[in-house]
Amino acid sequence: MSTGPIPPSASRSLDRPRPTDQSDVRRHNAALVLDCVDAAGPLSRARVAAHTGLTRATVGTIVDELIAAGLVSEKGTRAPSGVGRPGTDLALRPEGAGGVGLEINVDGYVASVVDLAGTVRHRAARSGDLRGRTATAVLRTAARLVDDAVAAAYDLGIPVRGIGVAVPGLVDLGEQVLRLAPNLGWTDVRVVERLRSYAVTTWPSPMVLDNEANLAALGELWVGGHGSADSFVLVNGDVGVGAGVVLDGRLHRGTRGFGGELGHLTVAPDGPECRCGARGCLEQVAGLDFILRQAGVRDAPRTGEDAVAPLLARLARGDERAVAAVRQAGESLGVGVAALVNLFDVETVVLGGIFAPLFPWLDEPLRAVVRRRVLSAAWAPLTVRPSALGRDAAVIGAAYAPLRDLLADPLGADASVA
Amino acid sequence: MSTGPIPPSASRSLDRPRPTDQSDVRRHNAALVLDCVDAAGPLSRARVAAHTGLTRATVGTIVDELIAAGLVSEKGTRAPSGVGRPGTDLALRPEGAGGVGLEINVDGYVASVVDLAGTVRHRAARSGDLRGRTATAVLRTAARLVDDAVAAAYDLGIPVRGIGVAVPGLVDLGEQVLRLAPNLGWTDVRVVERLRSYAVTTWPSPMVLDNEANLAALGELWVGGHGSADSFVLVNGDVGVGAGVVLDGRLHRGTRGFGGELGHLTVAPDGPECRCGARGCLEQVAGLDFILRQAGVRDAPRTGEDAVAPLLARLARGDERAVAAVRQAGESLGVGVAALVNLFDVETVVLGGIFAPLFPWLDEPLRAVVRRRVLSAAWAPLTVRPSALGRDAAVIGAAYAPLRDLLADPLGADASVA
DNA sequence: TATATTCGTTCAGCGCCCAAACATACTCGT
DNA sequence: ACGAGTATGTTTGGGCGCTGAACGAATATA
Repeated sequence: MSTGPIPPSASRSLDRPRPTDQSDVRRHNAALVLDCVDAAGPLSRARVAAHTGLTRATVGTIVDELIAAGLVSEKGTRAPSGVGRPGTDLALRPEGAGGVGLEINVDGYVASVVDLAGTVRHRAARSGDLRGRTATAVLRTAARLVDDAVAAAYDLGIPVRGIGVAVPGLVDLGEQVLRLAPNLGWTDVRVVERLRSYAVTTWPSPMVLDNEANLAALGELWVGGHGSADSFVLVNGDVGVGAGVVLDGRLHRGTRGFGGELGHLTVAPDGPECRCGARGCLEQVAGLDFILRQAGVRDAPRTGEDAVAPLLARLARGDERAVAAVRQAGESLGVGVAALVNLFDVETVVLGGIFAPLFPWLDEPLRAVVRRRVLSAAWAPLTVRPSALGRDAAVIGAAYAPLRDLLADPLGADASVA
Repeated sequence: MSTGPIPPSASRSLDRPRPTDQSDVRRHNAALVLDCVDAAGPLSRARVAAHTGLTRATVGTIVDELIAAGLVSEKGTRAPSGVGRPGTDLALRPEGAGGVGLEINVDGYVASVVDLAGTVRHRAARSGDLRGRTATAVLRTAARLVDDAVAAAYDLGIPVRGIGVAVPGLVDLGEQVLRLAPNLGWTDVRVVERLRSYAVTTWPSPMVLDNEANLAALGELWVGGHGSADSFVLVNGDVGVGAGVVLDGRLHRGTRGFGGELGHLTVAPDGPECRCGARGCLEQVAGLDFILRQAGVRDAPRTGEDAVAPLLARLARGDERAVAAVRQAGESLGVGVAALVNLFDVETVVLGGIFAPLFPWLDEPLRAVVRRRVLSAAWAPLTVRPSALGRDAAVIGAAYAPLRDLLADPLGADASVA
């Protein structure tokens, strides 16, 4: 939930050490106040002061500015609940700011508008196999979706603070280039630049580009409602199996943006050969292909969430072969999760992608394996739960990314309209 | 090398968000200046200003205070190397502060004094099997070593800023209690409190207690001289195999202080049964016991670095059985390292403990396995190297821990003598 | 010797937080 | 009904730390 002394910027992290001055103090304390109002529900100024440790005077001036910026609103006098002058409650103003998210995937794209409270206010999707289509064709259509989303936000009266784009591949964060997207067959596509050039309406300035797994993990972190769990691993299942590692509220992308390749952990050395060259990779014995094959499901698309629909039907009616297949996948997954837990000691594992709907059948075998393999299982009970955001985690994370920057620096830019 | 905007305190990390005021600005900038002087060698005030982005005026006042605190010294006028008035060079004063470290292990204890530059200025060790001995007996003797170290620091004119204690077991950082040390047979020992009560001389106030693997990783990070690598994994070999994970200059202890249990990663499902209950754990096929057994070495102690001496002798003369044993361990280790790299995308792996002296024989088979199993191996070359600090990594990390706190807040406490 | 250049210091100015005092609004007791 | 008590929100003076510009100092160049 809360990070270090000064909340690090989500997208642009200048790791070069910078000098600090009073304006940073203001920035930090403004973020602190806003976070307090956001997290601890409606509160009076005095309670915010007590909660943050700031003076009432300081909170007063900061709140004034936050109200002027449209991020916080006074909810009128609270019903007097004791002696003394009752305070005026402050609350986050959800429509005070919003973000637009775009996810480009192999089986279609989605765009959405998310407000400051993390609520999805607009959503538009196009399905269809994108493999083999040129970047130009895809991005042109995607830009139309973003246009619509920006317009929808305008109609809702929500000022858009930025646009996040999630893509299935390796991303150069600094240059904002999609270096490699194997499933799309793209290399070195300047996604942000190209999208902008196809824009019809005027788009707000900050745009961020990131890998979809990363943004999905961030989405879970930011709006997934984990309560206090700021360390978790999001295990995403599809044809491949990936993981987004969040420790102490920080996503770990790895030194070069690789990482999270849970799928190629060795689980069964005598298992089938993997496309990576090794044997017994987790994704060979827990990925979508394996499950469908084992379960005897043949009449299904080979990717995406639609692929599990027929499987779910069989599971629901108790098809033994299907149940056994998923159980076996759950056990394999347990080996991977056990490794994660042994290495990171995370207390929460979130199952996303196709694993989310399969959770009821995966849960028990997975836990059993983890219990057997994790040294500290007795002391540190592991929470395993399905993704709260489901398939939309990445879009939501993308849309919310600019809002995180805003929350970290609420008074940095100009104010906004009502 | 450099972390986020405000360097987080190493030992006590108050994760509750705090308000910030001008004193934090000062703290941060003082740390920035000191870090600049430390890292970028002797520099004039003006160059420090240019390098940090602060004003010359600000740097001037901060440097005055750092000199008053004894942490920085003027090295006289530099040889004029161009037009304009030459600047007076500033340098870190190594004897401006020091830390005392104590490591308690199964096969003895070590105490040392480390100065601000990371140089070991005093070292005293006692060998001997500590298993089964009572905490009281051990801690009483250990306190004597610390007494000596404190006295030695005094004789050297180095003001001691704190004492770090490394123990082989599970530590409660907040309560400073050693919860469980299986190899020593201890439970719930208030190490810091007890040590203090046995002290003869006066010990400086901050004492920190941590797991030896964690402190070894921090030692490598702080004084191991990695250059710019602030993300790495320290793989420590002994009877067990542990890992210290450092990402972006931050050590990850895990939610509850477990974690880094690389030894119980599954490597060979059909392998021997492990004491943890599972089969094929890494430490069963790469740990000290396995290597010695496989190599046919019987006349050796069962733990510590002494245990590898006879093995090293055989390796040096090309004993085939020994070479094969280590090679096999290297391959198993490669599987574990590959998993680490896949999950974290670290670019550096440091081999410590018994793996450090065995590095020349482990390196090649380990790399081969990693190359085969890691997806991104082609793009992201992995650096594997032996620990720079060797067996003393944990003591050095322990001794340096208080100094990290000092570097993060150089003007927090009182000044010191010359 | 005069000028340009760089270094280090000094001095107002400003922004921010804090502490304390003040005005406000409501409850409680008589 | 009315004052005492309590909690909220605002105003004011003070301190601290950074900035920017100006100034003396030390050296190279013309």
